[in-house]
This record gives sequence, C-alpha cells and structure tokens, in this order.
Amino acid sequence: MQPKLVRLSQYFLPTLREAPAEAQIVSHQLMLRAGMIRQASAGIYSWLPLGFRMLKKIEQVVREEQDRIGAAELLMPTIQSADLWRQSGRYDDYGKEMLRIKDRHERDLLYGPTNEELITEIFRAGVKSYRDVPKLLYHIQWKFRDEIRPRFGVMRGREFYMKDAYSFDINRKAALDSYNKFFIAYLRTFARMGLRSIPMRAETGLIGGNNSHEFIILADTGESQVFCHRSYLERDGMAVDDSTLEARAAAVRDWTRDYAATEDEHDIEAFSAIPEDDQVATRGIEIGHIFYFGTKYSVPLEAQIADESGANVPVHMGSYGVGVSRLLGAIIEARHDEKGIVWPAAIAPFQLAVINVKVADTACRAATERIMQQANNAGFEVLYDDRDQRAGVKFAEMELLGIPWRVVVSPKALATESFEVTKRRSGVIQNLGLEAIVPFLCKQFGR
RNA sequence: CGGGGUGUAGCUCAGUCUGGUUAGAGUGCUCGCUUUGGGAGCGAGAGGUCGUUGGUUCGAAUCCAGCCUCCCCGACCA
Repeated sequence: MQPKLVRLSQYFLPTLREAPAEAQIVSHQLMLRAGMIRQASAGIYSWLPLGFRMLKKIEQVVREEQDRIGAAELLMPTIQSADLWRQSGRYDDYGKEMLRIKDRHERDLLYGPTNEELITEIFRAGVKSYRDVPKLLYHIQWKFRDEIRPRFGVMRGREFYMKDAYSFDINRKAALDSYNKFFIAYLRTFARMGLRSIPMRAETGLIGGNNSHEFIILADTGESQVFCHRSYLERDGMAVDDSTLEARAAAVRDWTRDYAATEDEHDIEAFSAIPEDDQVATRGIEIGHIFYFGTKYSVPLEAQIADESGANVPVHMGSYGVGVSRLLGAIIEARHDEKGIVWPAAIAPFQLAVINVKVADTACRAATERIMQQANNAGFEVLYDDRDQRAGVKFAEMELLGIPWRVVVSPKALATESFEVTKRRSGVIQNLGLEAIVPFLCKQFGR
C-alpha cells in the first residue's frame, strides 16, 4: 500500500518546466515533466515515486477485475529456460525480439517476452482431471521484448509491465466461456479507469489461434488506424450482465455486433455498409488483447487431462493480456489538457491536492492539517504541497500532476471562512467552509 | 536492420561551417534583499573530462577516422 498522505517536501518529484527533446508524444512528455519516469536506456525506464504509485494503482484495478471472475494470481519468473520454448517450437520462431542470455554453465536462458510455455507446464504438473477445470490463472510481471525501435515512452518500451492471464478448459465450448469472462472483465477494467474501450477483431500474431479481440481506446496519437461504428462511443462497460454462461455469451455477442476492426482486419465493404454518419475512422491505442488458441500449446507441451470417459485430451487454452505500464501512457493520451495530466478520479495517484500558500503561518498550517486529517479519515489520498514556494509554482505543478481536486489554504481563505475547492478537469471552483470541504468531496465521490 | 539526424550545465539550446583568451545563454538550483493567490524582481554564486577512443595540428567543442548513445522515417509489435 502506498502512503495516504504525502508531503511534497519529503517526496521525490523532480518536475520539469520543459519537456526533454527525446519525448515526441504528449504522454511521454507529461510523464517526464511530472517526474514519473526516467529513461534508463532506449525503451527502458526507472519508475520514480509518482510513476510507481500510478503503476500500482492501475495494477490494482486490473487485479480486482481478474479476481472478480475467479482468476487466481500467481507469479512466474522473468528469466526462463530455453528448454520449454524449444518444445513449443517458439525458440526459433520468436527471432531477435526475444532477449537470449547464457548463464555461467553456457545454458540458454531468455528474458520472458510472454509466458504460455511456462504456465502450460505449471498447469500440466498440477491438473489431471476434467473435474479441475476451468482454471483461470494470471500474473503481473515485467516482460522484455527487444523491439527494433522502441518509442512513445512507456507505450512502446522494451521492458514493460503486463498482466497476462491463461485459461484452461476441457473443450472449445467451455474455453469460449472463459474467453467471454475475460472479455467482460476487460470492459469493466478499462471503464473503471475512465476509458472507453472498444473490442475490435484482431490478428492473432505470434501467439496463434483463431479467436481474438484487441481492446482499443481512441486517441488522435494512437499507433494504428481503427474503424468502428459510432455506437461504441456511448456504451457503458460496467453495465454488463455476466451472471451466467448464457448472459456472458449474449453480452459478448452484443458487444461484437457492430463493426469494429483495426487496420489489419479492416473490411472496407462491411465498413461502407454502415450509415455514413455512424462511421468512425480514427486512430487507437491497444491496451488489451485476448486470444482463444485451443490446443496450440497443450499438444506440443503435452498438457492433457482426463475427460469423463477417462481418455486423456489436450486442454483448450486462451491467453489474455493487459499492458499495465502502457496503460499509463494511454490514459494520459486520452486524458490531458494544455496544463498537464487530468487523471480519472478512480485511479488518480491522489484524490486531493492541498496547497498551503503560506506555510509559515501557524493558522494556515493548523487548517491544512485539519483538512488533511478529515480527508484521510474519509479514505482519500492527499498530496500536500508544504514547500516554501510561491503560490503560482504550486498551482502550476499540481495542475501538471493532474490530481482531480484541489483545495487552497491561505490567510484570505481563513479570514473569510471560504476555501476554494477546484475540480481539475473542469476548473469549476466551489467556495466552502473548512468543515464542509471533506463532506463535499465525499459527495462528489459518492461516498 | 535500411535511410536520416543527434550528442556542449538537471532541462531547452547557441557556439562547430571558417580551429586560436578562462566554453556561453535561458530555465532550474544555492545565498541575500525585495515580493507574497498563478511558474515574480534585483544582485551574487555553484554547476561542464564539450558522448568516447584515436589521429591531424604549435593549438581541437570546432577538422579526420573508428566506436557508442539517443531521436525520427520504414519494416515489426502489447
């Protein structure tokens, strides 16, 4: 757990007034300016306290939605032995993108770009019967893909933090229900982060398989061209019934009924059939990808279980990824203005920024402490700018950081018993008495 | 990996073409005075093996060669 009250004087938040020249897109620029990351080498970043805090926030939302559908969390290593990869045939297929390492005994190791082989082996060793499935397993771990050209900051790094989940089922029908569970979990995950995600038919790439969706958010700076029906812009990812197998299938049918495809899978004819006013052609960022790939790995890796007749059959599998570190960049691409980041309230690093414009003043300090105490007690996370800085600097920095709500404590506010509470996104100001601030925030957050 | 750039203070950049005092500016940082609710003002400072190795030269940030780094375009990709 991250601390709920952070004083800027004690934090490590090296902000920049100007964006470093290496950053081309706005999310990368803002992450550097807000002191969230520092590049260690091409496509590899250190996560400074604020960036790390955000990473944990996003990770936690992802985790809660995985847990909700009954997936069990585990942790696999970053370094893997080449043996399993030779068995699946991917040691050669993967090419230079996979970072290969030799240990002191000249054994071939690799820094995992993904984990299908390892999870299949784990499953194989532990499960023998149809009675033990379905099993949904996931982990959240660092991965490495030696991209030819890393770019866009954490959106396209070489080292990245990713949740990947794997499903194991007795047959195709059951496997597709697992697929649907993850499909819905992703709708909810991204909706909770304030993102409008659109499931699009996708290529299956190196993972293989024949049923696959990419979850895309629309952003002008997106990496790929996407096409979809306007209906997707109004849908609510949280309003999905997933209580039964039939309900899940119906929900996924409903969410895949209208046209939505990335450039690679684009069908110009089908797209043209949509009324022109409903055609949306824009750019998008991929934030999640789900696959059903059947027995592609269970056959070569001999992951078999006994069915009801006692016969050993290969399990049907799927895999489901969310780029956790990439999501930071994606969210900022979707949520920023000319002043800086605008975090969605549900995942903001702090819900409340407190600016004390006169830290030397005893009464100001006392009022500040009282507000923060109440806010903490109400469950809010608070970032307090207690530095001896000019007000303008404090305002500009808090806006850069994108904290949803800001309260300003000053001698003037104390004298008039009227404190400014400002919403970052709209800039709308409420003037409230000291004791009314936290109750007001509780109401805003529906608490 | 092909093509094109780049590397000088924490950050943004000038200086290189045309070699020549002690390498500059803005911003950030430190100190003092002033200011005090929108990245303030004045003054004084600290901060650089000019990416690196070698070469040319009386003399190299500057010219030449190798290597490295980072960025952009393309192919690849969560």
